[in-house]
This record gives sequence, C-alpha cells and structure tokens, in this order.
Amino acid sequence: MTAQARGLHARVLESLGPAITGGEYPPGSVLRTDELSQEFEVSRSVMREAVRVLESMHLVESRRRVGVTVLPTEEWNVYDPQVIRWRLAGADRPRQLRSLTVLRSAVEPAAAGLAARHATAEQCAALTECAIGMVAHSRGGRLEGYLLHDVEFHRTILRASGNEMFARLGDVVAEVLTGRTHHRVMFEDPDPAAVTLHVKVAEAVRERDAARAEELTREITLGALEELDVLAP
Amino acid sequence: MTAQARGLHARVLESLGPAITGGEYPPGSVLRTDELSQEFEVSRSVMREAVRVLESMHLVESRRRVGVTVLPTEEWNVYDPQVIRWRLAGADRPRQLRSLTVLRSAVEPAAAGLAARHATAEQCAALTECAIGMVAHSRGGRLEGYLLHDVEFHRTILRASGNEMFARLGDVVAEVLTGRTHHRVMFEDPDPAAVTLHVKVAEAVRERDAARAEELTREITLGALEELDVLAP
DNA sequence: CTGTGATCTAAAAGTCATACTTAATGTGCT
DNA sequence: AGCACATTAAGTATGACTTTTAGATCACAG
Repeated sequence: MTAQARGLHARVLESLGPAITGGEYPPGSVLRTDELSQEFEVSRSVMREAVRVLESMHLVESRRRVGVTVLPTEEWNVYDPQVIRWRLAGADRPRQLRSLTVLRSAVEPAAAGLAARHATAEQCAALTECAIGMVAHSRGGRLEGYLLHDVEFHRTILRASGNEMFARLGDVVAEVLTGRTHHRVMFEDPDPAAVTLHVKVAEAVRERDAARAEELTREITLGALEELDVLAP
Repeated sequence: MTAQARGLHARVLESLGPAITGGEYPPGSVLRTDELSQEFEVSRSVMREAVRVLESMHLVESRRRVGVTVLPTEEWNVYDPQVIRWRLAGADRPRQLRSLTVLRSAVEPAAAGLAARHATAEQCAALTECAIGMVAHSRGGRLEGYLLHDVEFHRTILRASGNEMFARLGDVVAEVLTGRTHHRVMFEDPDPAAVTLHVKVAEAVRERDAARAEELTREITLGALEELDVLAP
C-alpha cells in the first residue's frame, strides 16, 4: 500500500518520520545530521534532504550551531497525508482516528450538499453503483468488498462537491474507513441502517436534493462518531 | 509576515514554489535540477533540497532519466500552509479564497459546537474579550483593529474545539479574513449583524450551549459565503 | 513489410566524500 | 555587565561515480 521507498532519503523518512510522530524523539529533542547520517548509514546529503522534508512538514526545525530540534505537536502539519499515515501507524492511532472522524463529520455533510448541486451524471452513476456494491457485500462477512465500495462512495461524494479542499480529504476518509474495518470484530456485518443511508444519499444526490443529501450524510457520520464512542475510550 | 528566507534553499523555494502553483510551469512540465541550479545560481545540493520539499508537497515528482515533472493540481497538498500562501499570492486567489471559505463554513460551526463543550475558562474569557474588541472597532473605519480581534476570535474557537485538525485551520481562517478585509472597500464598516453574532457566539460558548454556538457560527459563515457571492464571480 | 521483443545507449537523477563557509552559542576575560 | 573569541553544527559548493530507465536500435519471425 505505502509507496516503496524510491530512494535512500525516502527510506530514511519512512523510519525517522514515524519515530518522531510516534514520540520516540519527543518535542524539544535535538538531533544532529551527522549522527543521524551515521546511524542510518547514509551520506550527509541524503540525510539533509530527509531533514528538509521533515522541516517542510513542521515536524522539526533546523538551526545552526544547535541542530535539528523536534517541534511541539501543535506545529505539525497534521494535514500532510504522510504525517497522517505515520501517526495512524503509531501509538496514538485511536486519538488520531477520533480527530479525523470529527473532521469527517463536519466536512462530509457539507460536501454531500454541494455534490447534490454539482455532481456530473457520471458521478451520480458512480455513487449509485457504489451503493449497490455496498448492499451486495453487506452480508456474510464480505467486509473487504464492502469497504472498497464504501471508500469509493465517500471519495466520489467529496470529489463531486467541486471543492478541491474537500476532494483532498478523500485519502483521509479512506484511511479512517479502512482503519475502522480492520479494528472491528471481523465477523460482524456492517450496520444495515448505514447501508440504507448510503443508498438514500446516492438517491438524493441524483435528485439534486441538497438538503436531504446533507442531512442523510450527517446521519452517516453521526453513526461513525457514536461507533467511535462505543469502541474507543 | 512571511518568514525571511533562512537559507538558500528556502529562497529558491519562495521563488520556484509560487511559479509552479501560479501556473508558470504548468502540470506536465519537466524541469531539470542542473538547469534550475544554474538558473537560480545555487549549487546542485541546494536545488536538490528545494526539489525534495516541492516533492513532499506533491507539487512535483522526480524521476530518473526524466527530470522533475510538475504534477496535476489534484495531486497538490492544498492543505500545506506554504502552498496555500503561494496560491493566495497568485493569480487564482479568488478561486482559492472561495474554496477556503466553503471549508470554513463546514468546519467552524462544528468547531464552535465542540468549543462550547470543551472551552476552558480562559478561552471563554478570551472569546468575550475578542467580541468586545470587535464591537469597539466596528465603527469609524477602524478595520485593522477589527480584523485583529476577528482573527483571534476564530482562532480561539478553533483551538477551543479540542480537535487538533480544527485547530490547525486557524492560519487558514486568518488568511481568509485578512484577504477579505484587504479586498473590500476600505471605508465600509463591518456588518453590524455579524458583530452581534460574534458576541452571541461568545455568550453561547460561555453558557455551554453547543447547539446555539453552532447555529450562530453557521450564520456567520453563511454571511461570509453570501458576501463572496456578491464580490466574486 | 510489419509487428514484437531483446538489447544497447545515453541522459538525468541519485549517492557519496570532502573541503570550506557561516552563524550562533556559550565561555571566559576584562 | 559587557564584549571578544573560540567552538560547534548547519549550510554551501564541487567533483566523481552509480543507478535507473526512456527511447532508439536492431533482430527475428509472421
């Protein structure tokens, strides 16, 4: 799933990034490029490139005569897909999943409303198809197939909203949905009510009923929030 | 306002980044690091670091034997504060401002609702103070002072929501508000209704009335959207 | 003659090592 | 306290070498 490290600097990042977001180097820690480059057995140039990337994510700050300082969490670019992935892979995955779900429940209803106004015929068709796919895979522990259609459904809604900021959250939603499926009891079929809601949203969008699409999507995300309250602390 | 270029690679970025987001190098364009490093009169190492950062923003992709290719807009990390700044400084500022305002109107009401549940006493006090400041500067063309309190108000709401994803949008909202003020007729005082709404939101949060805080904030952002429809295409 | 597939070539990124510069921190002296 | 200075780690520049791979070239079979 994750892109194979295509270059040394990327391989270093895949190791150093999670270490930082995972708290292995807590904020305030000071690293030195030379030491790091020895530790990872790469040249200084490679390590410098990796540090530059971390710096652009506001995970660290590099200052002369001091070193590379890990920044406090509030500074991090938490919308960076790579940062999100690293954090989801780490220890505070539950907290991360929660904050992303809250974001979802704010954004998706609005996106659905816009989608009802802007979706193309193809996007409407895609939505219906996804909904059908969800129904088809909603029983008998066929969670993988269900997830696939679920993800595509929400991706399509976000894209169809016509707002690039919304569209860009498709990956985030995909992560959340995938994370949820893989942490749920694997034998449990998805909530039938949720499936129905998706079908209805596809309908509402097709019929250009923005208010209804928004309200129905709100119910979906509300369900996701409640589910989170049940499963997580 | 923008951080002074602290290093050659940053200076290159401040020039190359906007050039890409501004369409000077349209998606599909191929750049070569050697040529760039000559053009910008920096060493290859510096240019490589700059390219790495652009790559981490998904603005470009670097492939062997091909060069550095500018990626299509849909790939860009549009939540990266730097990318946002570059785009706001460029030609499609209006479109960008619109999509950010839509995002705002989805997120802020939800954030206000959460803030009513989670805001600390200090944050409540800060909100009230901001609202008072807005009232105080709402007449007589004192837009600068008004803006300052407006920005701080929304920042506080987002932070008080307790959701880090929301909190991180403080800078975005600040940009939008600043942009709006500086593009409006400068003699026009802010809408009194909006001022009142802010005061009421502060009240609602203080009184832990989540539903009311949410609804009032929705009215504020709705106003921002309408304003956009009037001013922009 | 054409299409398919293996092979070769060269172009550009990637990596590494080294020498040198610059800025900032902390120390020690007055 | 204030200032000069030494030290440290990042920043910059350059050159040599490696690796990947797009695209051309060529060979062979249909």
